[in-house]
Amino acid sequence: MSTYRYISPSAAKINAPIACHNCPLKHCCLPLGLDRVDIEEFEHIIKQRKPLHKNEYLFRPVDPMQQLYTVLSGTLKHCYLDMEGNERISDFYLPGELVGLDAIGADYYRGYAQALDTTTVCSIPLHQLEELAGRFPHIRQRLLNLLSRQIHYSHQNLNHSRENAEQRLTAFLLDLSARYGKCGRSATRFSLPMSRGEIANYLGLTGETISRLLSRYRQQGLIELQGREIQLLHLPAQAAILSSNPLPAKHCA
Amino acid sequence: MSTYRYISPSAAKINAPIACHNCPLKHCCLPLGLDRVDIEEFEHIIKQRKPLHKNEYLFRPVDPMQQLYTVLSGTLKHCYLDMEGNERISDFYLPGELVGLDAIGADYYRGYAQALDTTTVCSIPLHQLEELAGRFPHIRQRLLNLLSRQIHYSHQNLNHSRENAEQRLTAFLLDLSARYGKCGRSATRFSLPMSRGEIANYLGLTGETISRLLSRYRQQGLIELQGREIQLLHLPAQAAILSSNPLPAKHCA
DNA sequence: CGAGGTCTTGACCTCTCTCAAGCCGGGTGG
DNA sequence: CCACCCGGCTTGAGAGAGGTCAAGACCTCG
Repeated sequence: MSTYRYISPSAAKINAPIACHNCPLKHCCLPLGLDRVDIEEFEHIIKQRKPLHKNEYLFRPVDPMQQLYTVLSGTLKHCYLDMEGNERISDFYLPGELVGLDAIGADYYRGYAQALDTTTVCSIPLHQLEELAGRFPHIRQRLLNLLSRQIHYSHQNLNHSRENAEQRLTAFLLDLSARYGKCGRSATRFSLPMSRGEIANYLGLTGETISRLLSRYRQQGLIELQGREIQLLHLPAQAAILSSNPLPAKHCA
Repeated sequence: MSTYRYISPSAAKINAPIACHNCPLKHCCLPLGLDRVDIEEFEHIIKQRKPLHKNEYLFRPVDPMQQLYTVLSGTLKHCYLDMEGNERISDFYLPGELVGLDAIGADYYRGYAQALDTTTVCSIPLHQLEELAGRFPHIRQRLLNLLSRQIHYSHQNLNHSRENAEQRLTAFLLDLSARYGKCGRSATRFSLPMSRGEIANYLGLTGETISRLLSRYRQQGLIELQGREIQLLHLPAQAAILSSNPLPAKHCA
């Protein structure tokens, strides 16, 4: 599945230190922007976990919050349960992305993280990370920046509730595209790791609407689509959708 | 206006250190949970700014990002501009709340913050705060926790796009109520510092819808309303609205 | 090959937006 | 002190985007 599995599961030394400085994801993961000395500190505390199979949980709300995770290969979805017990997907995590940032300082995780396909993660003990952040200014800054970026990212996505279905889906596809590009994969051709229903759940729409929109995009020649394999054929046209059909600006000074 | 102005504007020693340990907001502001020693460190770096008048900007995207701010009295709105130049309100800030967390590590602020009424803030130089976070583990933890909580808060509000208008508005009112309660004011009776249009903008609805819903709530006896003065008469009933009318859970495993 | 889940497509309905008209309240100027 | 004005608020009627329900195609896996 994942063409970018860093260490094949069978060969993985589970729980053995990983050489971040050798990792293909070092330019889009926690160590981004840090120098060799700082990265070596990470290598002392980070451990690789054995691969999760599809649908397995990385953590649930009953698990004590003691680790952050980064995705090494595969994909995770992160969900909360709403008051009726419905799943509400709050995030998808691709390789190089940090999981658990919303639960720092909490006793337990605030939601659950589930593998969408075979997924490997590295675990980062939070206490040790905080301790590193105390001793190494660059690590401290990197951590604060990551958290801050995540807030900004959430703010951007908060816009969802103001966009129509077409804009939400397009923004989603372009976001995925950019993130795949960032971790070294094709930004125009990839396999959607999640179902239509999961995309819909994440975007606050229904699976039917996602289906209809994707069909229309295909008819318009914007994308090619075969099941979950998607190819973005005309990114500029997609980007233009984001600024069309604006909601009125009446109530905006 | 604000019955909780800590230092009256005329008497304020602008740019003089403020005694956090004497501040009425110390239990809901940055120093929450810290001991006297740590709080004293804050007092060395925090400065009070002169009050902003209604509609004045605290910062804009052209301003170098060098400070965080906490609201001492009054209210701010924080906005981004979308691709058409429309205002998109991402947050309202009440007394004791930290502004600027989404721009840590960025060169400039990512949006603008504007006073909704006469508003006083304390400024916190980011570099000095990061330095404190290095030396004092409790301050470091407090800062990380604050950022993490903000991510979680944004995630919760991401639900907006999945809720109907009634649920969004109710959640908004209950959230405001809780936040007013937290900073020592009445949780059931307060003055909305923002217009209907601004509430709508924040929630991804229209001013008309807000108006209609508030009118209906009043007719149902859930609230009392006089202009922007609102009284929540039956919190449990309001809370029940949040779990009614659920969107279907079909696509949720 | 069959079962179960996912995806697609159609028809209908509901919620919220849109557009419009009128109201209210605060501020300004005569 | 009153008349006027302006922005914000309220309320109504109609339209449209997306949800709902349903049927059938497709795909995967045992």
